[in-house]
Amino acid sequence: MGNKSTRDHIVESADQLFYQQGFEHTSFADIAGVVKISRGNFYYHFKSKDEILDAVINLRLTDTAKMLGLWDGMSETPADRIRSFINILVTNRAKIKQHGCPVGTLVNELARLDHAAKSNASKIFSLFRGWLSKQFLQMGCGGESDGLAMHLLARSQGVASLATAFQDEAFIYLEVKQMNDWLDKCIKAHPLPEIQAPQV
Amino acid sequence: MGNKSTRDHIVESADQLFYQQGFEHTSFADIAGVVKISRGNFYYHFKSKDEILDAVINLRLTDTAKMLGLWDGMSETPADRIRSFINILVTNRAKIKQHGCPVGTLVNELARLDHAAKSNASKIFSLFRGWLSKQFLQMGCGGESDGLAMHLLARSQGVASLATAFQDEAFIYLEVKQMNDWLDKCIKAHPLPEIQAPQV
DNA sequence: CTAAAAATAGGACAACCGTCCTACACGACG
DNA sequence: CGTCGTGTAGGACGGTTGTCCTATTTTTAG
Repeated sequence: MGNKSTRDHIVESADQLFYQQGFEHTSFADIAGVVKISRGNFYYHFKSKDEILDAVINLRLTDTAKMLGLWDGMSETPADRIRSFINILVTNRAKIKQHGCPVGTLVNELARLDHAAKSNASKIFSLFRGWLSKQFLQMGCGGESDGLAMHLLARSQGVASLATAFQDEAFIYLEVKQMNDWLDKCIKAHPLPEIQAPQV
Repeated sequence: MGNKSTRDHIVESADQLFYQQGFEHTSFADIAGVVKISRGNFYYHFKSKDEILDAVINLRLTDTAKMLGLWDGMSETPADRIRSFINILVTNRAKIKQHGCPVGTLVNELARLDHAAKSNASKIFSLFRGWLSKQFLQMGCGGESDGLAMHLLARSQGVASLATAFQDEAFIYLEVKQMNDWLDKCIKAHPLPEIQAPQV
């Protein structure tokens, strides 16, 4: 019951290693060392390394969807939900400083290798994009919503990238504050007519 | 005279390949195939792959410094010089869409591999950072200059990252326009007292 | 308890990696 | 002509990679 299957162990360990070391730089021996499994036994669970990658991507997809669902239930206003997104930069600042954004690094690595799973990996980005877009739409941003979602996604990626390059956590705090300020401006620019207080 | 040395050929080819395929994914055989040189002969010019990496980083450092110097001589106002920086996103949009930002991808790959040259590579970022900071300072942004430089650098990185992930050149144009608008606001927020037109 | 099935261990394999070594080509200079 | 230094070619080397195969153990089902 509480026992995770070996397969799940493999996928979770590969997930972490792919994040910390990259997909290509992670070998079967590395994963086997963590899971404490024989190298040969791998091919009982997965036919190839790419199959493990697919499983990892699917895990991240479901985990992400789960997290977004959680945020949906946690906050009342769409703006607060967007703030949940912005704040993962602060929450994961230590790991981001070391290894960058889990999503961005994987997608960009696969794009560079021209790997078959690259489009699959970018679906994780699409998940965030669609979710953010939905929140902006609920805020009343209309046709600009998708653009705003992409904008916020891009800024997050940029912050993660530079925090890694310069080994700078303080920069994350600085930019997160700016993003929150930017969001405040968005709110003021789009007063929600349907939620306005009823006129006496 | 016009003849490039074999060593230069190697460095330039490695530079391109490192950009297109990544450092780790580029083998000696790959470089040898482009330069049309024997694999063994490599070690007459470089003692190790890391030495080639150092040479590539140094090449990029000097090339970048050269470009920044060119921009210094090209534009009259610091704001125009910053616009030169912003516009490389548009100029290189096709390559960025395919392989991402040459600087960011290398720095992040080396950071992830925990490679010895990672700090060396991030000097390229520092070059841009210092140069941008100088421009903002000349614009009268004072103590905020470095923060503004980092902010612009981060946004560029984010745009490049998402343009690659989503294979979207149009997004580059969109964000470049926003960055230029943002710069306009910076100009208005910091009227240069010392360059104001002389009062009759 | 026994037989089938699921899971694991360990190693063989061909290919590739970065590294290194030795032999050869070639022009310069005496 | 011969010698020397520079540059090149080609292959050997030990190690690692992803993949695959075959025994052996462990678990399950009748």
